[in-house]
Amino acid sequence: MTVWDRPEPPTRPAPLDRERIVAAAIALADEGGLEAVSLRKVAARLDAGPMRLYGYISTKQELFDLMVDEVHAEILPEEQPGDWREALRTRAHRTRQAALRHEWLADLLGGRPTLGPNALAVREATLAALDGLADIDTVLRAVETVGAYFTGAIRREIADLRAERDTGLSKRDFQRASGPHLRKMLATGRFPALTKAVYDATEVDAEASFATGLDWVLDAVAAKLARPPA
Amino acid sequence: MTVWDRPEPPTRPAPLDRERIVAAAIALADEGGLEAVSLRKVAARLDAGPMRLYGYISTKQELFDLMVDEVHAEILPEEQPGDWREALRTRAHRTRQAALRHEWLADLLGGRPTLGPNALAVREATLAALDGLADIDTVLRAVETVGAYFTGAIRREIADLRAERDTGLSKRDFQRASGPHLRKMLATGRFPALTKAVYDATEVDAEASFATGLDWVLDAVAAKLARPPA
DNA sequence: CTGTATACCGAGACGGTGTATCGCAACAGT
DNA sequence: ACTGTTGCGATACACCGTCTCGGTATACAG
Repeated sequence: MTVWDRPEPPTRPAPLDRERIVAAAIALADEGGLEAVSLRKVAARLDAGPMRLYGYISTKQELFDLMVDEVHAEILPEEQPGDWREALRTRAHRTRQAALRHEWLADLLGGRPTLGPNALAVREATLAALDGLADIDTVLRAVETVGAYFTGAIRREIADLRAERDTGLSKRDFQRASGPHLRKMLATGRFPALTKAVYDATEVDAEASFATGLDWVLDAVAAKLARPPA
Repeated sequence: MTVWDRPEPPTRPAPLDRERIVAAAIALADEGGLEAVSLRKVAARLDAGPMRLYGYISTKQELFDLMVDEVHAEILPEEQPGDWREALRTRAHRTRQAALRHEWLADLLGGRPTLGPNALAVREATLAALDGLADIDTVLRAVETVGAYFTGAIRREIADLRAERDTGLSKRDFQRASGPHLRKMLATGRFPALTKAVYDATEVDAEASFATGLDWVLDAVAAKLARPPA
């Protein structure tokens, strides 16, 4: 067997880095949801074996952490906002938009403490915007309360959106009559208030109701910030 | 072969029902978290093969749905509360307590629309408590906003609690100095507001901060219910 | 330049997972 | 007593995250 018969050694696979790994994982998750992300498939996208990844992460959970932090780069506003209220509001809306772009984010939101650099930068920017408006404890409570609200609201919105998508019914249609299960339950008469709500409520789009709830919470925060506690 | 040699026919396995299946699954989840729940292990607890379960549920996700609904039975308050505020507050606290008893609930909260009988009963009771205080749309927004808050707050609380448990450090210790990663990040000087928050904040227990945030949100709701919109 | 030590890469294996299939055994009807 | 039907669950399949560990490519010593 002469040299001419022997092929050149295959070009060594491009060296990996976390950035490329995370990008591949996010692409997979955007296409098929979180459950479509497997270390094998991520590695395959990078022409590597699954074990190759373990040099960069030591657990699948860590990959998820990296993905979440990566998305926080999209959430961090490019310019410092005017007042604290605007800061909190845009953080909420940008998080929501990120979750609409990357639905899997909803599955991860609030699931683990976020300590990545981008997430920390987002927190820093938020805290900076509220700095000095009240004592530290009140400020923290404010940030956490708003955060709890939008985390929960986003999760529910995405959950509803998925339900709509895979029943093929709008939320309203589903509730009104088309969802056989709910229809049966309401027909029992055991849920009068719920029935009334289902039939009489106006259909409002998700963004509007997110914004409304957010404004309420921001009003509450404003009231507490205005009057620093004893 | 006489009767004496022949063994009695094996007692037919006890017939299953969803209640027993869900109870087994919840027991498993309480002990080892959601990831300890596998159809095989659930079935094993009931002396059955995994396929046996498919007569009662058709997907693992459905088992989770049943588990969540089962826990809602613990959440439903036994007696009708006095006023709407009390109703919303006790719903929030009872959900939180349920999540402390069943930590896996935090992983599922807000993940999918809850349409089970117990969850519907909880919603019914909540809506009934607010009935007539404002137009339906405002009432719904109120319920959803409070729900978003406590869902998000509970998830974060459980996430922090787990982090504390498996780092062995209290949240405060971790942040202050012991968490090597965070310490390094703060040392960069890129997070001044965050640093100040970490070092100057008073440590408050989780229940108190949950309750405080909840009260803020309830105040906001009160303001909107008082003055029905045009 | 050669021989050896070292580091690391990744194929394969392992013990699990959720679920589809389908042979067989237990029952119901005649 | 025989037959038709039903439903159970053993087996199978495809895939998962991660451990082990043999082999090879590299770095270094002589």
